[in-house]
Amino acid sequence: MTAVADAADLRDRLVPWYRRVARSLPWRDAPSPYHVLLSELMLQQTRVETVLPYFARFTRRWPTLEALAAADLDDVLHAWAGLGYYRRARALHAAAQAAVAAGGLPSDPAALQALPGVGPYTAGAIASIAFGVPAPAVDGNVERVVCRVDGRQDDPRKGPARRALTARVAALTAPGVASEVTQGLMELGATVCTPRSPRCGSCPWTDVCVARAEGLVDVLPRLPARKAPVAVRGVAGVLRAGDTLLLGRRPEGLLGGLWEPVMDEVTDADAEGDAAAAVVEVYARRAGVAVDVVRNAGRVVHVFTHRRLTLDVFEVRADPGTRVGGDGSYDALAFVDAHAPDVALSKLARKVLDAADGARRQPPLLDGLAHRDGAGGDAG
DNA sequence: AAGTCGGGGGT
DNA sequence: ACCCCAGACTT
Repeated sequence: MTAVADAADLRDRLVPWYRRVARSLPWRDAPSPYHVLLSELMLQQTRVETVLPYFARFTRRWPTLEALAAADLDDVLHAWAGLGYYRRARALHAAAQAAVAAGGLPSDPAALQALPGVGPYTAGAIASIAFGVPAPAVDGNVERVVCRVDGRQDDPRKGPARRALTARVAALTAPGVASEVTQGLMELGATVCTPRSPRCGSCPWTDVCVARAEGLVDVLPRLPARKAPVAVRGVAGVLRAGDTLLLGRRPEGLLGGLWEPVMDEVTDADAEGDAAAAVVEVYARRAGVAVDVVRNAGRVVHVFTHRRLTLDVFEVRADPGTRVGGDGSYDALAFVDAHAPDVALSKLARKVLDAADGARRQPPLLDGLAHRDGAGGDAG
């Protein structure tokens, strides 16, 4: 067996390495508690490259914690649209309001974790990065880096292993260099000790790494296999009235607070039978509108973490002046500008609208067929 | 402990 | 295809 490295040794290798190679990132170059809170919420389960344009947009529009706290939640959701995990946007807004009410962001990890959207990792990250408090911050990168350097073969997400991992990181995180240790661990995981094809030749820990010595780099950390997303079918209808478009706002939950063309999940039998009839039913139920199907606009496939949704998309029409209502399963229904909808749209909604636009730009060769055929073979 | 909650990039 | 990302929250 190979000996586990000393914490002080690891720290003394990590901090100078981090200072040398740290990427220039906006929340590093202009650090402030607000910037750290904003970046950390955005970075949850999200890559740095994805966050960059959103971080720039937010800081330009809401330069301070106070400005964000005073913003309308709808505007925050709109600015967040496309980033995913939309509960984070609500949490960010609520956390900003709570922090402003308390006179500013706290530096204590326990107080930070009391804020909405701030869990064990984010509390440690903000405390150490924004305030220099030596609190451990264990994210997916840190979990992988530490499992490898220590040669840990247990599941690092289960209770006892999790606590040991956190204690190990706490021993690494020392006063005076807390920010560099936290960011250095994550930088190491993001740029060198990557899930696949790690660059061990560029690692400051390579000659004290247990996984390296024992040939376990490729199998650590040992995480349980994740379940494949479940296949689900659905139908969507794009209803245009002049230069406007009918959209519904989803309630809290999946894509909560975002707007979309009227759609719903349907049974496999309905999807494979008469999808056009299904979309008529969905409109009657969810929007209270009697529609006719104009054309089949093909299929859209959208993959969520635990669901793979295949939507049959239709262009539909209704009598002018039709009033909307429905069963209340949408928070709101509204006609918006068809060319520049000024509301928060999910990526799924954009795909559906793009499919309808694409189908509309090329008039069907067999115009009457879409009506009789329903979900028939002319998709796509 | 297990399920929910987006979207995208790397391999 | 599959993995997994600067995770939190609910049940």
